[in-house]
This record gives sequence, C-alpha cells and structure tokens, in this order.
Amino acid sequence: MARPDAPPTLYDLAREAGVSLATASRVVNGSTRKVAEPYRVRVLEAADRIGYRANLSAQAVARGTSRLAALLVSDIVDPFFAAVTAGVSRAAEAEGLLVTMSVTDRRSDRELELLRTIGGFRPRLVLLIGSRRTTEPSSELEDELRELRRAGADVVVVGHHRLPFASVRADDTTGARELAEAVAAAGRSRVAILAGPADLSTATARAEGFRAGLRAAGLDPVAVVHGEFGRSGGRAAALEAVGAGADALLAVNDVMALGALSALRERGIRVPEQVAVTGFDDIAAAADAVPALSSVRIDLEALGERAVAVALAGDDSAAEVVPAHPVLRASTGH
Amino acid sequence: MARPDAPPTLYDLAREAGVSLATASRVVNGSTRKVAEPYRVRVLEAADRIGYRANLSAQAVARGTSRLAALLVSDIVDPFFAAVTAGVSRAAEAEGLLVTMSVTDRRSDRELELLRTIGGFRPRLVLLIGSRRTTEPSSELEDELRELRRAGADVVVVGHHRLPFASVRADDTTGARELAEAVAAAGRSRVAILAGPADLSTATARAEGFRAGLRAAGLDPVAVVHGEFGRSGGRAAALEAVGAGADALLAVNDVMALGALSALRERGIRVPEQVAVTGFDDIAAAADAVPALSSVRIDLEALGERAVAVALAGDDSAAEVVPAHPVLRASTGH
DNA sequence: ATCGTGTGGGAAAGCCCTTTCCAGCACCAG
DNA sequence: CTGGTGCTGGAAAGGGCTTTCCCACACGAT
Repeated sequence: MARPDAPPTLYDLAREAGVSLATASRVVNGSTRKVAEPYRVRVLEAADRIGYRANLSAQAVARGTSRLAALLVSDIVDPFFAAVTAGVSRAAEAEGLLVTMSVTDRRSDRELELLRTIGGFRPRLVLLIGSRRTTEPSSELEDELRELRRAGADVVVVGHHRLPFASVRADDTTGARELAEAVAAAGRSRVAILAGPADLSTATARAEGFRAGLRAAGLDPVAVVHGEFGRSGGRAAALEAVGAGADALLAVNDVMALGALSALRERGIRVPEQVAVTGFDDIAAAADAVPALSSVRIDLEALGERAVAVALAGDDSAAEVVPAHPVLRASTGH
Repeated sequence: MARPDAPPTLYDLAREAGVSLATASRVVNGSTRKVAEPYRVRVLEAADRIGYRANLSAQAVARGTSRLAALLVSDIVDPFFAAVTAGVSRAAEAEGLLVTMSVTDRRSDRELELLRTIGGFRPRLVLLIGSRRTTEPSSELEDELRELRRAGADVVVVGHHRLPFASVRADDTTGARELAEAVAAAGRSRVAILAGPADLSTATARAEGFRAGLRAAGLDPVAVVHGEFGRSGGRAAALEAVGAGADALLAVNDVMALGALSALRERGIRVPEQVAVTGFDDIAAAADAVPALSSVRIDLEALGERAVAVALAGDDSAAEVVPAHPVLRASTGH
C-alpha cells in the first residue's frame, strides 16, 4: 500500500516501479511511443500492486479532450428514448466512451442549461435525442451547440434535422405513408389522424406521411386531432376522432395508440371490427397489446448506434436515415 | 472574442476583467471568500462577454473530487430500470450532479470493468441498480467498491442489500405476502409461483414473500417454476404451471406476468375466470394489459430519488426500505 | 499619532497527467 | 575509427483550475 488514503497517482506508480513519470505514463495508456519490455513489465506489475487507476479528469485536462459522450433525452421512461439510449450506450462503450445521460423533460430551458453544464466537461460527443418544437426559438440552443462544436465536440441530432448539425432519423414519412396506404387497402375509408402536438417536428412529419398515403389511396382524413404526445393524449384524441365518425385511427406513436385502444375498450368500441388503430415506433408493448397493435417498425437501438457512428465521423452535413416500415397486426384486422 | 479557437480559460477571463486568476476563480464559483462588488461585477460581465465556461475536468483535478453521479443499470430498456433511472436523474440534477449511465447487461464482468473505468473520474456517487445473482462471487466487486469508497465516493446499492454498503430497496417481502394473501382470499387455492431465476436475489425475496402469504392462508404452492426473468421466461413458466393444475400464477415481476398473460391467451385459457395472474412492480404497462394486471405497486422513481439521498448521507450501514403494496385489478377478478 | 484588526486582491504552489524536447546509447555503413 | 541514424528514458514545460499565504490598505480605538 502506498498512500494511507487517496488513490495512488502516476507519481506513486513511477516511484514504485523505479521509472520516470514519462515512462509510467507511456505504459499505462496507449501512447505512440514504445517502452522496452522490461520497463513495461515493471510498470504493469507495480500498477497492479498498488492498484493504480488513472485519474480521467486529469487526463482530460492534459489532453484537452475527454472520452465522454453526452446524451440528452426528453424522457427516459418513454420506451422510445429508452431503446435509443440503449443503442447509444452500447455503441459508445464499444468506442471506449463513457456516457452521461441527462433528462430534459421536454423543456428547452433545461436542455440549454444541461448543455452548458455538460459543455464544461468538454465532451467528445453530444447527442440530442428527441424532436424539437417548431415554435420554440432554437437560436440560443444553436449557439450553444456551435460553441461545443468549436470546443471539439461532435454533435448529432437524433429524430429530425432541423438544426445545422449531423442528424440521424427514421424514415418517418415513408413509414407513415406505407402504413396509411395499407390501412386504406384494408378497406377503411374514414380515417382519422391522431397527430399529437401540432408543433412537434416528429409528429408533424409522421402526420404528413399519413396524409400522403391517404391521398395516394384517394382519401382525405376525416379528422386530424392534435393533443399531447402521451397516453392520455391518445385517449382524448381517440374519443374525439370516433366522435367524428372515424373507422380507423392513425396515431403518431405507439404510446398514444395504446391510450386510444384503452379508451375504445372502455367505450365498448371493438377493435378492429368497428375501428382500426395503428401506432408508430413498434415498441415492445405494441405486439403485446390486445389486439396486437399495427405499427411502423423502427430499429430504435440501431438508431442509437448509428447516431454514435455518425457523430464520430464528424461531418456536420451528414443526414442519415434509417428505414421505417409498417408491421401489420390484429388492430387493423391483419 | 478572445481566442481564435479553443474555449476561453480562466486566465483569459482574468485578463479581460483586469483582475488576478484568484479573484476570477472566486467569482465564477462559490468560494468561501468574498469579492468586493465592483470586482465581482467586472468579472461577471467579462465572463458573459467572452462566453467563459469553467472546465469541469480541471476543476475536478484541482479540487480532487468531481460532481459526477455514476449509475450502473442492468438494462435501460426494462421499464423497471428506466423508472428508477428517471428518479435518480431528477434527484441528482437537483443536487447539481451530472449523471453518467452505463448498462451492465446483467454481466458481472462488464459491471466490474465499468466500475473501474468510472472510478477514474473519481465520482461523487456510485449507484448500483439491479439485483445480484447469489451464486456469483462478489468479492472482486466488493473490493472495487471499497476502493471507490476510499477515494471519496458514496456508494449505494438499489434493490437489495447483499453488499456491505448503503442500500435502498422496496419492501418486496411485505408486498409479496400481502398480494399472495389477497389472491388466496379471492378463493384461489392452487397457486403457482413463477419464481424467475433461482439465484437472483430480488426474485427469491419476492418468491419467499409469496410463500409466506400462502402459508398464512393455509396454502402451499402447487408449483414453484424457475426460469428467466423476461417475457419469454414468463410464457414458459406459465405453461408449466397450468400444466401442474394451477388456478393462480404469481409472477415475480410484471414483464414475466405479461408474458404469462399472452401465453394463456394463445392457449385459450381465460384470465381471470380459469386462472388468475399477478405481477410485481406495477410498471405502466400493467394497468394497460388485458385484463388489467394485478401487481405490487412500488414508486420506482421515488426509489431512485431516495437512492441519491441515502448515498449523499454517506452512511454505509443505511438500509432504507420503500413501501410495496398490492394493486388489485381484473387479472385476479378484482 | 499609534496600534491592532479586519478585509480582500494577488502571487505562487499545487492537483494529476501528457507530451515535447533533449540526451545517451547502440548499431551500421564507409 | 568516425559520423550518421534510430531507439528509448527522463526532465521539464505545459493544461486549466483552486487555495494557501502574504501583504497593502482602511478603519476604529486608544
């Protein structure tokens, strides 16, 4: 044991091994310089003996950059974000990055504040996950991100590309269009769109896709109901839509669709006989719902993994799109 | 603008404000020393002008401690962990701590490796979430945690107290007992326990609670089926249990119970008429299941928040228990 | 006029690493 | 033998920040 308290430092290690700091440093982390075998061994053994563990903060200072990937998510309880986060976490760890995760609660002031704090760590990667509200000014956010970029971080936005940085998102439009076409092909003609918040960019992209699909089938939506993104938003919107005489409800995410299912069940409205229901994202719970929920499959973990890869590539103009295609189940009579 | 590139440093700030480094440092972070108003203002204005942002790594080095809370979870996609994580994240941020989150994938070698890496940041808090396997040796893990402890981190284990550190967990035993009693009181006499992995400590605690509740009602389980913790584990166990003639299935978590529901539905076995089913944790999906799943309610976010509070209290012998009580729904005929 | 006694700015040492630069050495070609 | 040419250790100069000392100064009390 070297120090009575406090973890051993590189200095302790060098002394224990009888080499200089430089040599010790070169051994315990991949430097470009080679160290002769006998020295290497001595240092390694000494490190083991005293339980040396590099101080990563000090490394970050000395190197001027850290091995941190900063992740900002809207809401970690939402299965969508949880799945993407899992992918990010896996990919980041494979790259030897440590992930910090912060929850913005969908509030852009928190988002900005968190970004500022995290910026203090000079992270290697910054990942913003979650769609933006189109009504909110993003110039402050943009400035902050640009600042981080200047400081050497790679920035990537997941879920949309409304910011001048690299982005990774699902092909919402195509997925939505194909799903709407499938619903129309299944004989539904009075289709309503549960569109979520009018100013959330993901929601509007999906709603647009639905519209396009219906148009292609010669239909117009009988209603486009806006509301909040969650389960209760889905319930309310569903009731309004059936009130308008809909025989199919296209929700912009699964959680809303599940809310819709539950509201319809309570009202004694049969799915899919009377009304078909679809979701989006194909979260795990979709297949388990009763009836099983038709949805649009997105490989969310892959989305997260791609986000890390794209960020590391460091090209701000990259805009990767991962596929999204319908999965048809019982809730649409398939 | 001060530097052509690279974020401004404290040195830049001091120069811009025309004060010494010491004074600048005292102003931009809460030191005990007071700085006279005119100086304060000058520094603050300068900071704003050049967009100064403290380098947190450098602070950590100088102070010998960081503002990091390191969180290790088994699987972020599991709603149980996601909910606890949300609580941890909220509480940590309220304390001004930044959360790093890593996924162990339930592999103790990864857990150990991650712990070592994270230790390099000299975190303020280390939170281990997820139950341990009783068969796995934990001495290496214990050593590592003790090392972190010595280096100044507060360690807390969430979900059990099989390690000599502070712990926060739900009152699994009581919740399980009460639920089992309620099921017995509802007239079920051939009760099976879907016990999950035999060596997972949370699972065994809950299974024990079920046993105790049945015993109190004068019953013995007709079967105790072990298997994996997830959805498919629940399916398999459910089929085996009904094969043994069970009229009620007590699962040790909701995800397994949902698997059981789906397996029974496929087999055409009616819930709750022929067989009652219960889960544990009361995740969001439980209330939405068809039939709605009886479960044991645990305030998972509160569990996460308490974990942070207990950790910060720094008492290794603390062992907090949060309440767990049955929620009876349609799946038990309530 | 003198002597505490605060008060608060600044110089500098220190935190733990990385990396540049220098110097010693061995080796090979001429 | 001499003069390159690689190798590889080590000294030392950072990197950005905190904090301990020291000291100048102003103030009130004698």
